[in-house]
Amino acid sequence: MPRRRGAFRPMTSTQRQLDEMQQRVAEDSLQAGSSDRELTEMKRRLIVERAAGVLYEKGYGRTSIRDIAAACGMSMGQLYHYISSKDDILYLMHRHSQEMWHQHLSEAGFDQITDPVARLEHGLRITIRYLSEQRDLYQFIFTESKYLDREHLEEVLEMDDQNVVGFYRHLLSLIPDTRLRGREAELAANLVSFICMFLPLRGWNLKLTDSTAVDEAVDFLVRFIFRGLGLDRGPTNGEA
Amino acid sequence: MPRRRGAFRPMTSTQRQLDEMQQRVAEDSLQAGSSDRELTEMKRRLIVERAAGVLYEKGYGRTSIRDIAAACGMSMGQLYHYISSKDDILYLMHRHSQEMWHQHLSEAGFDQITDPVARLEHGLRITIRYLSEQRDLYQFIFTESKYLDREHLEEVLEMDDQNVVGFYRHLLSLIPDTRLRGREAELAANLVSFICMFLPLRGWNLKLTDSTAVDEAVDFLVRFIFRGLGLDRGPTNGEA
Amino acid sequence: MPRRRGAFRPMTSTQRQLDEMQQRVAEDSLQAGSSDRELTEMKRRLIVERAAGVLYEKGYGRTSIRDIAAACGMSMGQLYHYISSKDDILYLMHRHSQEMWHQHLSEAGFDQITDPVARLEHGLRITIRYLSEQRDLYQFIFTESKYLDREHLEEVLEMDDQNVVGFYRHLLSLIPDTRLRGREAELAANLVSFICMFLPLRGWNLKLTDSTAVDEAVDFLVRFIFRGLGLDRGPTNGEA
Amino acid sequence: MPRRRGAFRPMTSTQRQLDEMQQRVAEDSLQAGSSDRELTEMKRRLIVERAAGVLYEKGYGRTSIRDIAAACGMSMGQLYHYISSKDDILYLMHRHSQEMWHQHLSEAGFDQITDPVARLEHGLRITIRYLSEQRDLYQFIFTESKYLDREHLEEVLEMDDQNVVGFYRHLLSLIPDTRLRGREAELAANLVSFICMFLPLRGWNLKLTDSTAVDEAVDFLVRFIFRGLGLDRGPTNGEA
DNA sequence: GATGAATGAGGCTTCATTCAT
DNA sequence: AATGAATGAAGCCTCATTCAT
Repeated sequence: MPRRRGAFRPMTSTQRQLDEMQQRVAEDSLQAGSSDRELTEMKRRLIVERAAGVLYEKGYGRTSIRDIAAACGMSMGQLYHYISSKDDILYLMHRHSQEMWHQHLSEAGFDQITDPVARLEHGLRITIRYLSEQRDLYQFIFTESKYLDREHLEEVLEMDDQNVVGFYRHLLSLIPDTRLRGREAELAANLVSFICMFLPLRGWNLKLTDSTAVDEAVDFLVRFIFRGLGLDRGPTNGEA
Repeated sequence: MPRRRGAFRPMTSTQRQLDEMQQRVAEDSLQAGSSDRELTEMKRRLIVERAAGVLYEKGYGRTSIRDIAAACGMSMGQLYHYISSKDDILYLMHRHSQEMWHQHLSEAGFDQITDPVARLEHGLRITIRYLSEQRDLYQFIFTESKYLDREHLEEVLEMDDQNVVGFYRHLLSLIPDTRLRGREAELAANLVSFICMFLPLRGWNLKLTDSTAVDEAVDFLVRFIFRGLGLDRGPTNGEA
Repeated sequence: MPRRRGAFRPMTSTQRQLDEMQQRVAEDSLQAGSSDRELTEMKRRLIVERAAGVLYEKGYGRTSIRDIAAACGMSMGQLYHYISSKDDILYLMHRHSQEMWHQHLSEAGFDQITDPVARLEHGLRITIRYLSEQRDLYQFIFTESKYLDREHLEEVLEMDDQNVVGFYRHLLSLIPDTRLRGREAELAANLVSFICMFLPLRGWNLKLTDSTAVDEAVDFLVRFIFRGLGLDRGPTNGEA
Repeated sequence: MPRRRGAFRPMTSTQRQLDEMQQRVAEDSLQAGSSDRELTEMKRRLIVERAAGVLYEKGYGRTSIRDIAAACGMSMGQLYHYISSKDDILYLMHRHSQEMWHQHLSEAGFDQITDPVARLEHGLRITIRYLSEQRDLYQFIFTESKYLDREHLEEVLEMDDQNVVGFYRHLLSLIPDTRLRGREAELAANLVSFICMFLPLRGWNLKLTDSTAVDEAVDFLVRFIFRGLGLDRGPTNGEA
């Protein structure tokens, strides 16, 4: 696999998967049809991961395709094999951000929780902490999305509504105590998803220097949301 | 209410005032020194108001100085008499947005309220409704600020911290019931200022078509914040 | 006399003369014809003196008419009454530089010297020291002249040939020992005038920090020129 | 002879070499790494040569990047692949001018001369004649250098001091007769380098129409310098 | 007369995208 | 297939000069 520019880069999981993929492609190029699509998907993942650094640092508008290609260790030509325009990268990052979140929820054992209130509490806790850790990515996603062209934008908004807001919409619907109905349920789901973005978007204002400070902030936010929703009994065990 | 830069001047019909100003300048050019500064201030206000349209529509990055000059009915040269760079416009809009908010608070009778809890409630209610009405402006301010160059950015962040967060910081400090201290007080002030931006930033997701729907949303948000802060008794009695 | 921008500026001789001039004009405006020309001449002198600072600092190309008008304490309109274009200032500075030099020669007692060799020696000594003191002005003149438009340029070149080179041409012609004839005489006069510019043009390379260092450099140059011309016996008295 | 930057490469017909280079690149793109750098170097040389015409004629300040790109037969975009700013061209021309001079010295057999006095004499003779022939280039270099931004300017001044003044500094140090020490040695080296610029900078004043006239001028200057340095015996005997 | 706001062409520089090699 | 040189429109900003007041 050609990687042109010197510096060693620790292999991300995507990178490893990509290697295996290309290996497979080389060995068995008969199933080219499906492999091509997988390869493309893999390369796109690689692009998103590698492009992230420059994009966070300089912002979407100030980062050139040259910069991105360099950061990806690709030629511009190769880059354009996997994306159709610069905007495409923004779209891919959006998709990536949601995939990452879902993956993280899953890895954190969210799926094993069955009690609705506990699901909400842990969903929030995991999410808020995670978004805070990935502040760069989610801040980027939030502030740059609006520059997508109409086509990409609609896709992204729908994705957002289905996956993100939908997540909370569903969680809340399982908790009868809240008495949120109709428009209020919708407001609540949107508001909760919004508050989860508080740390990425406003975190720089607080000085969350160490892990404890982040923990406290997460606690505060979860308790705030629970109380706001009228679920004061929520995070009952211990910390309310 | 802390306001850092010079005397506030209510200004809804900038154009009219500008005309009067130029009239006055023509008639009485002896006080040229002070008029110059006022004229500049007036023109800047005009620029901010006129530029707003294009900026909201296309975004800061995609709007050229030529577009802005055209929208302001000025030549580029004239525009640069009143601003020193494109970033300057962003800065002026920031300042403008804060002045507008303070003016609106004032016009809505906020200053006459003395009870701390009532002040908080009405401060929130007025602010949230107002930000929702001026969705374009505040969404723009929020998402574009990060593109300011370092110098302007620092000024803006400080302005924000002093005027906006400071507003809530002060309001909350007057309510002993919340038991918010130190880091939690800081978190709370920041979070409340953040939640007030919910409608401008996420409002498109809800369908707030009529005034009633907005009222309901405002109510919901105020109640959510009060409960979140542990002030459940707040909005129910007294003057809501 | 209206001077608009604050800071006090010690009155140059030109300034004083200008005041008297305007006084006279006010008192006796009947002789307007000749006074007008004198006033213009005086104002131009003032412009040249006041503009010098900005011009040296930023260079001709990077200094705007606004800068110059500000430095002169004039409005742009007034400035354009006395000059016809930006280039005109360059021309005026050239003329000024020659007038200053002649005046300095005269003040330094050059006119009283009759012995040809002594005249040459002192002419050089006075000139080189003077040009070194006025390094900014003469460096500016030298490096910017070539940007004059054709009309001004020709005038300047002719002025230079007549006044500057002509000075040395004449001095050398009075010294029979040099045996410089025809083309060599012309070369010598030009070369000597060129070497006099050494300190303004290359002085930054040497570290002429104190007056003694400048003295030594002047001595060195005069002796170099004398020897170069074959006039080794020249600066006989003392310092050769 | 001190030369600070990389190996020197004689280059009269840049275009021809460039063609060969591109040919080679096409044929053998494996050594792309090193070829890239060579190609860049070559293109830069081409730019310097092609830009020279417009630059001499209009001056650096009055020549636009568009003019330069057109003169180079390139698009503006391509031009900016090889230079990083307009100032860069000035810097490249400076470097070019020194390389050309060194090359010319070498081609004229300067390196074979061992006797210090003869080295000085021939160094001067070759240099003065050469600078006279390349009047446009060296006049340009001399008068425009001051417009470089600080970074480039410092580099250029250091280059000048090391290569040009250093050349004479070294030559003079080999001739014990001159008795130049310390500050005088420094003055002398600077002055000699300055006098060598006489023909490019003041030549237009003399009418050096034919080769004989130039020869005479060169002779005159060399003799003047020798006498000035107190080396009267120099050019007369030996190999003049 | 005196002012300085206004013009708008033109300055330098960047960059998404293509396409010859 | 893969490359990256090339394009050239468009970006932000400046400024000599004019002219309405």
